[in-house]
Amino acid sequence: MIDLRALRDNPDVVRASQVARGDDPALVDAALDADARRRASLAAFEELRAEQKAMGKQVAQAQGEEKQALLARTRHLAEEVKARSREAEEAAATLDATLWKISNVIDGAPSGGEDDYVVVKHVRTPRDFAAEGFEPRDHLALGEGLRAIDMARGAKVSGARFFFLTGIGARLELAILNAAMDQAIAAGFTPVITPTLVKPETMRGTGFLGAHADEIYRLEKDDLYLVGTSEVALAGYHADEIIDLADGPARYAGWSACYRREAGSAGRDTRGIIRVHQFHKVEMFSYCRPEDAAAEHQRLLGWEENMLALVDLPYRVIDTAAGDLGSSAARKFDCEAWLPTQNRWLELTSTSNCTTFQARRLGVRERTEDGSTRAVATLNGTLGTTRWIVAILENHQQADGSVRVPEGLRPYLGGLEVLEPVSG
RNA sequence: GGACGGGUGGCUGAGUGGAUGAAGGCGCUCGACUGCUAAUCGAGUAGUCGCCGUAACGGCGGCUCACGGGUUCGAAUCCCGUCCCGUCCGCCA
Repeated sequence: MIDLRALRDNPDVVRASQVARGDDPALVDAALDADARRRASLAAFEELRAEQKAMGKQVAQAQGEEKQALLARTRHLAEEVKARSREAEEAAATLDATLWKISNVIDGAPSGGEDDYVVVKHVRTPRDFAAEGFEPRDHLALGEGLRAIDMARGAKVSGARFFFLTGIGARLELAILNAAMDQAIAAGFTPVITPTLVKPETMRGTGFLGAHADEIYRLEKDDLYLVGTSEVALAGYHADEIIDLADGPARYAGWSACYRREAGSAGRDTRGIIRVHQFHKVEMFSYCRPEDAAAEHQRLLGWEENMLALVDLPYRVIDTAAGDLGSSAARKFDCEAWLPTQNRWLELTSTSNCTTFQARRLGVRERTEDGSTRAVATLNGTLGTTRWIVAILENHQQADGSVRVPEGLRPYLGGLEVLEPVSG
């Protein structure tokens, strides 16, 4: 949720942000209008309510006929107070509903849609397989050769976009996630294994129930949602709390399964494990002071890049355009690894600065020097996912279908240097 | 799933219809005292919304005693529903 006071003071900034995202700028005026009506009705109610309370005290002291006379008057007043209270509540609800529809104000993100990202940099050069003299296999061909990925049985048991990781595939996923966890711990993050089912208010608070609500699995019978990332649970972790950030950001590394319906992506990435309904992820999550958020964002990006260095992948960093940010993010950087068999870049990490947007929705605040409270900033970023297997297999494959294990990952695979195909 | 008991401020814990946003204690902050610390004494110590106002500090009012509804002139207190916690029983791993 955006800051109502900021909206009052600088409505043009919010309008411009909405336009840059391709969202509706008229929501700003609807909110301002609702705010004015709310304040007017609130003042009317408060005045009457104060009068009612004052008379209540007189009633308590009065005796006999005097008391009866007072009671006759207060009875009427009570009805009036109730009516005004309803009006004020309705006006507040209207304002609230409008405010919740407005996306976070962008902060530095390029204008435009999905294709209007800005490439920040490239790191490491993709291999030239033609020069090496062989046609690269895609991750599924490699994964099947290694007996690491089993799509057919995934479909048999659970349906399309489900899979089994077996043998070295299972070990490889654990290696990635454990390496990510170790790096996070070394950087001072508190490791957390989170719930993957959350209540509606938690899901709503993180901003995932807006335009992309179709992406989320819902258990109707229990009124719970399956999270698409542990960000959801970690954002809710400190909901309705006043936290202490005097010693720096509160940083958590969440390990969880992630569930996505992929409702709008029929036909996209149907081969292999690039786009699936369930995977695992280690996610960084940081609560920090609003003025530190931009710097913290760069730090999260830095830790993501450290992980990509650990697995020795060529990648680029993009500054995502406004229209492709989630509703909560003010700015987002993605790291995309090269996918040689498709001649394209594949998102492996994504780090968002949600500024105070999520925290305001979830009621996460800090105490300031002068004793008041204010919303904190929240940020998140990926440290490792199941999808990384795709990039690792394809980029480190060898002509015979074996795969070189990047050195950084070897300690997590018992020193294994090469993954060998299984014959038969 | 059934039966009880309970949810009050940062914590603990009183309050069972009338000036109680809430006693007492703990903790914390400030001050006094003491070579220092401790102890002691004094003062202060929830959040939020609105109105007024300042250079700054502020003043007034509304709301909040798990959440939602109801009764009443008036609810932390009575009634109903929901959620959560505890104990016991049952059931299933």
